[in-house]
Amino acid sequence: MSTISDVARAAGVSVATVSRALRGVSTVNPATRERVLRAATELDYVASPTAASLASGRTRVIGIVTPFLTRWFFATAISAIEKTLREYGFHALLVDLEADSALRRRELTNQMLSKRADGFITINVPLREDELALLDKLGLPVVAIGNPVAGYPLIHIDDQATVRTAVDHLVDLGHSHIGYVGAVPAEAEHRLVPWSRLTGFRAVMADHGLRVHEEWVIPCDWSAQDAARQAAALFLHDPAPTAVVAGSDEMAIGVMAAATESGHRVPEDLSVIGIDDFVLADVLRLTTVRQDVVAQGRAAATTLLHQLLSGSAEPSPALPAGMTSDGRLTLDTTLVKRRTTSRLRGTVSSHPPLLGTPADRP
Amino acid sequence: MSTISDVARAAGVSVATVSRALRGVSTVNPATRERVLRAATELDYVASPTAASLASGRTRVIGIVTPFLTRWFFATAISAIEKTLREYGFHALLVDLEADSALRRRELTNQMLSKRADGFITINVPLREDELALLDKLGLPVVAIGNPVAGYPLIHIDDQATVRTAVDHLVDLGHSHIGYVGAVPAEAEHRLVPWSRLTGFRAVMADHGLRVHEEWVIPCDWSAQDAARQAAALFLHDPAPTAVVAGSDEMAIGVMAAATESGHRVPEDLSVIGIDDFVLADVLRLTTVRQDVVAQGRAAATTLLHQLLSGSAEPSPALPAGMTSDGRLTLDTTLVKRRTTSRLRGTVSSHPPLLGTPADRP
DNA sequence: CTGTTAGCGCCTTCAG
DNA sequence: CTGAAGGCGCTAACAG
Repeated sequence: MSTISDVARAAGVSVATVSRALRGVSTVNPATRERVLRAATELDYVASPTAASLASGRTRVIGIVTPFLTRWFFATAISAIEKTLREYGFHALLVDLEADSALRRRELTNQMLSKRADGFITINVPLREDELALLDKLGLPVVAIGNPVAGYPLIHIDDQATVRTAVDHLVDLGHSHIGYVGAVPAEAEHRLVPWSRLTGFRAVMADHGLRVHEEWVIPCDWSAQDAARQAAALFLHDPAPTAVVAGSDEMAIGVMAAATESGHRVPEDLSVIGIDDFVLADVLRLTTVRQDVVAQGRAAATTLLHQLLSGSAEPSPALPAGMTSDGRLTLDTTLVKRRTTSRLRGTVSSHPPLLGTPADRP
Repeated sequence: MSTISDVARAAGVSVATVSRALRGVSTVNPATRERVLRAATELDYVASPTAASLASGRTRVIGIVTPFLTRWFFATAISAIEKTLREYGFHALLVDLEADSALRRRELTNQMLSKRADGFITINVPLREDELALLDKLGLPVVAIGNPVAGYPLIHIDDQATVRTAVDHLVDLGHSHIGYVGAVPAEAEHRLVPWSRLTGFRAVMADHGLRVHEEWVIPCDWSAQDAARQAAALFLHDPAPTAVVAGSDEMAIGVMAAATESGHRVPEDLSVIGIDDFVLADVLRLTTVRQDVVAQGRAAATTLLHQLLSGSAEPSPALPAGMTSDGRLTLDTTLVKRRTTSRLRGTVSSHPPLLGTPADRP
């Protein structure tokens, strides 16, 4: 592994010049720059990031703080962030909070954040007071996705409007007995996304003059499995809902499973609509309200990079279009009609439903 | 941000002693160690990883080389690796190869690997000669998951045996017209996992004295969407298969979608079995051959850490149980019977099939 | 435009 | 068991 002085010697210049030439900062004579570049490639030289960091005080690393690594929303956002960061020569450091189904998670510590990154992106993580204080004390730029972090830019969708789109669609189809899966307890109010989808559901139902049957509001940890388990309760009541909004596509799949399990057809007996348009929604023919998670990840990364790089010699990305002056970017969501919703008591559709066959009863 | 000398001053010792006390290496007087620890916590001191790396030559970072960040297998493995690394105070650096559906990917460069990590874990990535040479030149430990990397330890499942389990199950149910989804072209032989599942399928069929209809062997980029698209061809032939093995659960879902789309019921008209037991398999009632990806990720991480830490003062993990002396660990896979497979021409099952309702035809 | 020279904060011999 | 001191490889003034 060659060092900067090897290159300097080979090119017949000083290490400072090598450093400047390789980073493209300040002005270096084109001829000498050329010589340096040639020497560097010949020696297969790569500057030590660790030494560069120590000397410059910048790591070119961004910490991604996330409760989950595998769930669709989080994995998709992380992937988009990582790709964007790399376009600017930055790297992603995973700070995995290891949440177990959104109830408990590891806490943010000075240990895990200190001196490791130039900034942080949080993905849907509500911070406690002391964690927020820690972040503030670090004095580094932060951008939040989904759940807001007080005092920092936020990239998100309008959860209430998203739920409204879902409910409106069901109402348009003639439904009035509408359930909701993905409820969280009142003390989880700090988990803003689940909370505002739930309260949004209630508000929209009220706007339509529709009654919310509390037995149709189903708590769930937001996994498909738990949704399948919990949604079974939906069919124990009389009247049962004719349609349900799920807080996420994964839960919507769980609801479809529960419906089938208890002998109900989707959408003939029960319309189901999700939120996300996750990777399998198309194949599973799930009607959903689409959000663009890749755009959210990209916007978060460019926002952070803008703060970090603007004013420096390097090219810095522009702030994402549509961001307000106080650093808020709310992305639109759109209804995607597929086959899990249908007109109330509608005739059997000409398309076969993908999920949900009634139990064969004697 | 306090430095090591702040702590040294506060504790009334030298920086060397602070360094030793905090890392727990060599012998430090319990009393002075106590004083150092106290001073460190009071000052909220965290050693600069970048300075420590520069001085020690070790980064405590492991690069995870992966073609995908969001697909189930990869995300699950990454999550498991990351958790294991952190138990030993190591961090994960994502090296995303950004494959576009397994056809093309970014190449490994000296730039992205050099001086950034103490070792690498590759997840299902076949290396070209020059990339392998680069890795060798780096002289760092490497562990491969899935696709082997010549000369390094390998954690994997027996793909041929796994496919055999799937085919055996279908044969047990009376099927002989069996298709396969997930074929790759002969020139993709280096992509060992898809390739050996495909050749395994052929071999096992031959063992059963069963003919493989080439029209039932469906190529696919291993995404659910493409599987749905390609598998439609399955139903254009006469005879059509009565059962199909999919190379992964995601593709199995695609096959189910295609079946439904063309008016076939699963499992009444077509049995479908996948490989993986991915997160939604249970809820979707998919019969599959399960592999434990978390165990694979964990095994890869402990293998690497063992190499890195054994011989040092730090505690090092044992090599995973079952690893051969030449560094090969083959994990078992198991059949998980659910509802997408059934006896050929069997009576309608008492359980409702979850996916797959026949087209309502006039 | 280029070279010289301090550090960046820590680890690691080497003495004591 | 502890302290002193020399780097690790690079960046960033500061001269020239």
